[in-house]
Amino acid sequence: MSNDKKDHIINVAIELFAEKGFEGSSIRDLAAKADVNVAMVNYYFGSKDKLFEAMIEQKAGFMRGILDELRANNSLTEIQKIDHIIEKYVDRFFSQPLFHKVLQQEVLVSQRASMHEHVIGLFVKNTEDVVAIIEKGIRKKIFRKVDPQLTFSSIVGTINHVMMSKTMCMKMLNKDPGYDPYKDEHFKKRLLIHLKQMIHAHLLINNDL
Amino acid sequence: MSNDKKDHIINVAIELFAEKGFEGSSIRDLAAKADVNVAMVNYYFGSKDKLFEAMIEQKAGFMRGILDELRANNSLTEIQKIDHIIEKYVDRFFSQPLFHKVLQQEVLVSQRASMHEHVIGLFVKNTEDVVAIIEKGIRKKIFRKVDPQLTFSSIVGTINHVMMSKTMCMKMLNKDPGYDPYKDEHFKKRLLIHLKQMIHAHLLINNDL
DNA sequence: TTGAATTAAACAAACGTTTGATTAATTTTT
DNA sequence: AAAAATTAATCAAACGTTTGTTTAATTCAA
Repeated sequence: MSNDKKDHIINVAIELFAEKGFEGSSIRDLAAKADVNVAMVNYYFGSKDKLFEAMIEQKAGFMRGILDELRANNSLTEIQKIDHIIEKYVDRFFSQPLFHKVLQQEVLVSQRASMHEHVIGLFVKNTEDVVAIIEKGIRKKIFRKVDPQLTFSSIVGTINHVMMSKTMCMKMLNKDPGYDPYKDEHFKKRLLIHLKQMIHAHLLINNDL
Repeated sequence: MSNDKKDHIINVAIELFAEKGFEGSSIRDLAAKADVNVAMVNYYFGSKDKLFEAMIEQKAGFMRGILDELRANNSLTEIQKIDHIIEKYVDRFFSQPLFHKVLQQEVLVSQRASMHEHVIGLFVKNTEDVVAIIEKGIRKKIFRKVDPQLTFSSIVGTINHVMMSKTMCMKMLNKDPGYDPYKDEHFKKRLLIHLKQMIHAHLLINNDL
């Protein structure tokens, strides 16, 4: 079974779902855009729902490895770990902006219940790991007594918000049509600097700028 | 024409769209849930799309009045204005959590192009006002030289992220099923305190805690 | 009694999916 | 190595449902 073709269908599906949503995209649209026969989607994946599951399966869970490493790591300070997490999240969102729009949709709507729970489960797991790091920083009196869960919400929420809509992002930054913020290294760096500055100011007791 | 019934349909539609998305909800589902005949939606609103437009029309734009007031106001300091904005945003999201899920979907998906642009337009306008306040604070050397646009993204992004999914929110906070975070005054206060603390630490040069 | 409100029934179009036939590639047998 | 058998990939066409919407008849209220 040709994995190239399966991957191709998944990648085209990400583009389509990101733009029109899962329910808003028909298999016929997808087949046309991917230049395959309508029957091929069901032939390869079984159903539209299962295509979606295969897509999540393949692309999600990207942070697990990184967070597992960090938990085992004793040489990095807590703030270094947080910085590292911020960098990896921004990297990931900028390298897969459309997939993350699809993920956001899935968290937002609870139409396909089991997928919804699955995606949320992944996310909650990540939250627990990051919260643990922040709590350790607080115990060590390196961090202020912040709200660990909501601090992580601010990190992810900021990135999410910026990645929600290219149009919104462009207009917010007063850019011309045609400009793609997600392909702009300067903008990526700008987001990174903002997040680090804000989170440092928020977390660190001795924050020498 | 009975506005009560129109309002009733809109309110039921918000519940339905928030859960299943616009494309994922059928007029028959909506009619059943609202206990009206299928034809009534088209009778009152003309079409499913126009029902959606009426919904946005009625419920969105809630921040305009508040931001207009703040722009004319010379007695409040910039940080007081930012605090006020944070309070109003949190208030609004907690009083209309389902509608804001629908709004987020609309920003995320660009299926109904003109509505999409309209909603984004409202949001960009708000951004400009808040950015102007932050920039003034920077000029006055009360605020640090932060990134005004992304600072606002962090405020809205944090709230958005917490309001995205009740399930996620519950699990993140280790609450039992049945707990509704959006009806919990304590959680609302907790979010408010986190946001103010973080934004103060981020913005203020002399931030005496 | 007139106009608005409500209804069940019907509409064409679009949907996800299945089918059965055909071709291409691979494996097995001779 | 050639022929036969098997499997995989692809296709156009059709399936039964569901979709948003409209119609025409009926009920209700002023």
